[in-house]
Amino acid sequence: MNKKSLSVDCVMHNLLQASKISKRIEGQLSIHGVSLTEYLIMYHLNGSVLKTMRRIELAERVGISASGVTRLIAPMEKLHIVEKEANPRDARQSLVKLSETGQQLFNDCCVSFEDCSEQLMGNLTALEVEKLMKLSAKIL
Amino acid sequence: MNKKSLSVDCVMHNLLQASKISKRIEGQLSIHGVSLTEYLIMYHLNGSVLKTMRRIELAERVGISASGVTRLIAPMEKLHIVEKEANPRDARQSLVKLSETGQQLFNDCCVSFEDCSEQLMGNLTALEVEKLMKLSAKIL
DNA sequence: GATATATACTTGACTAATCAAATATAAATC
DNA sequence: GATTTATATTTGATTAGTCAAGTATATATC
Repeated sequence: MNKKSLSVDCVMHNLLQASKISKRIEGQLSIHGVSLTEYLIMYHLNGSVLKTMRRIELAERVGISASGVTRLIAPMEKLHIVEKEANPRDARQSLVKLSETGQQLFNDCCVSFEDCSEQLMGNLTALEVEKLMKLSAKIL
Repeated sequence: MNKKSLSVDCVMHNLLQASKISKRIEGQLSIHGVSLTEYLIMYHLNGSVLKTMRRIELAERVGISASGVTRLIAPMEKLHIVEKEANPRDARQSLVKLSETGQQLFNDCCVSFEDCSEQLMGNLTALEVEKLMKLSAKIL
């Protein structure tokens, strides 16, 4: 098979696989009443130094638009999962911080997410998972 | 790094990568006024023996719900890209057939899709693409 | 220091999808 | 052959996101 049709196959495969993975993960997270994108927000906040990030950076990390972040964060703020913070250096920014409540919720969800991820990768060795990521990272 | 956090990384990476890939492909397809899901419908119809498929099977292949297919097909039918066909053996079914117009549209889009896919895989050798697919296929 | 341009974010209008319920038909069971 | 159960599809209500335009502030340029 030539490179072109191989590439098409790979793209097709990748897209369908990702949709399957999200559905599986969403199923697990729904137990905690959390959507996948909400989890991703918490995941990235949790991974940042001060549990705080700018909305634009969140958007980029999660792979949605800036307005998507605005709409996603609003209900999370009402539930006190995240808090709004101002940046004294730049009044345009509206920083998002993972609250104590949010931290606890994330810790709970995290277990489900990790278990589910490990299940998904159950047929691969650690070495194969590494290889998979390395190859996938080469996609432009 | 242990298997669990490696698996999490891999899942995260996979999801973000897929969202990037879809956005790139959607950009190319939009030139033809076709969405990614519409393309996927045409792709699977084109690949089937009689250019004809059941809606449920289309849904499964494309990775959306049955009602998603209904809503997606409706406007495509108005534009005469696909045609509705009955199955004399089973009156419940409503088969979807790629029309002559649809075939031409698909051929046009196909070029863009193939070029874009090849670009995306530009940093990988054919062997690496194969390896990537093989590993990815092992995800449950 | 005024003006132009760029950046961060929000909002209104819209779209593509979902789920649950409804409808129609087929297949299995008694 | 009547009744139950399963399958294929559509529809109404809802949701999560998009884009384009608007607002506010910061940065660069003249």
